[in-house]
Amino acid sequence: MSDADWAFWDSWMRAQRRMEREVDRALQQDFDISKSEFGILVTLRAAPGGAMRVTELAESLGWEKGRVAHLLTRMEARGFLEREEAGAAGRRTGITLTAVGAERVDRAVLGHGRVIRRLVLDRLAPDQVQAISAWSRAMTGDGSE
Amino acid sequence: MSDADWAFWDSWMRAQRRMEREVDRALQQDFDISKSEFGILVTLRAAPGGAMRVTELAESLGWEKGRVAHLLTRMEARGFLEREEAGAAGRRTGITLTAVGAERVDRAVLGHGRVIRRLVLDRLAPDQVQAISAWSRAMTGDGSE
DNA sequence: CTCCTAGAGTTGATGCTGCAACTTAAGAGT
DNA sequence: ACTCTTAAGTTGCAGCATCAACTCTAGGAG
Repeated sequence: MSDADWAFWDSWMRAQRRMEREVDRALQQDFDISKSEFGILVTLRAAPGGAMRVTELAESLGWEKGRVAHLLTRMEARGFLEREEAGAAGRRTGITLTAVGAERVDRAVLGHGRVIRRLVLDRLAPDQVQAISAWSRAMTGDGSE
Repeated sequence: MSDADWAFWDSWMRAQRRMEREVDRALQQDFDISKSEFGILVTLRAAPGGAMRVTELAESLGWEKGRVAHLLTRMEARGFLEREEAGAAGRRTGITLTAVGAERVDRAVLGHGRVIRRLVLDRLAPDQVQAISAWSRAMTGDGSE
């Protein structure tokens, strides 16, 4: 790691952090949900049958199930979704959006898209999009795991 | 936001998250410090007089002072640094690294640099470095604030 | 049928982050 | 000297992420 490498890394991390912070804050202010909650809502919204299991959600998002469970608890308390008991006690089979959750995500997708476009996409040149896109694919593709 | 835009954004965020997660975990396992602690330590290490104030630290890192204060509390408890009382009670003037803190950061800079190189830099093509570098500068330069 | 293992889901602990409120010190103005 | 304002620093709260431990179910081996 040369000094230039460190400077590059530092600059990148700062930019990333700043971008996430701004996008998060906008999502919070405009729709009163966090980026994680947004992810859950969007994934559930796109679910074929309208219901998903915790593990499916976690795998689809690439998150840990513990994290998903915690989020579901908070979101259920806020009335965005329901965990349906199936079979015996303690065994939940399906997570479904409530009308409130569905309405919220539908609005958020539109509004938040505009924010992302304004804060991020509009500031990216086409070749930058290309480069970042290629890197993203390489990174998520099989990243040394 | 077209579908392609959303796919780009989603892919980017996933890649970013994954990268940070891996880098963080490595830093935690190898040196038992978080990325934030690393930032504090490096900044303090580079301080001219060897001492900095909370606000200087916060501005230098681009963080909020509350965050810095919380981190300092934990790091002081772990013996990495000291907050020196100056003047009357409750008024702290200088934050200085302890020998333990200095030793830790010196080792971490080297070892962590290798991790970053391996996990990130080695996977970046030159044009990707260029694009990200340009974006980072644009983003941190004056990003709509 | 019984046991036992594997997986799903939850929960608790701990540390991190953002925000807001609070305390105290320093300085300006009169 | 006294007050008022401002800045520095701390603290508490709530949400978020990670990890590990735990419960319960289901399904198979014997």
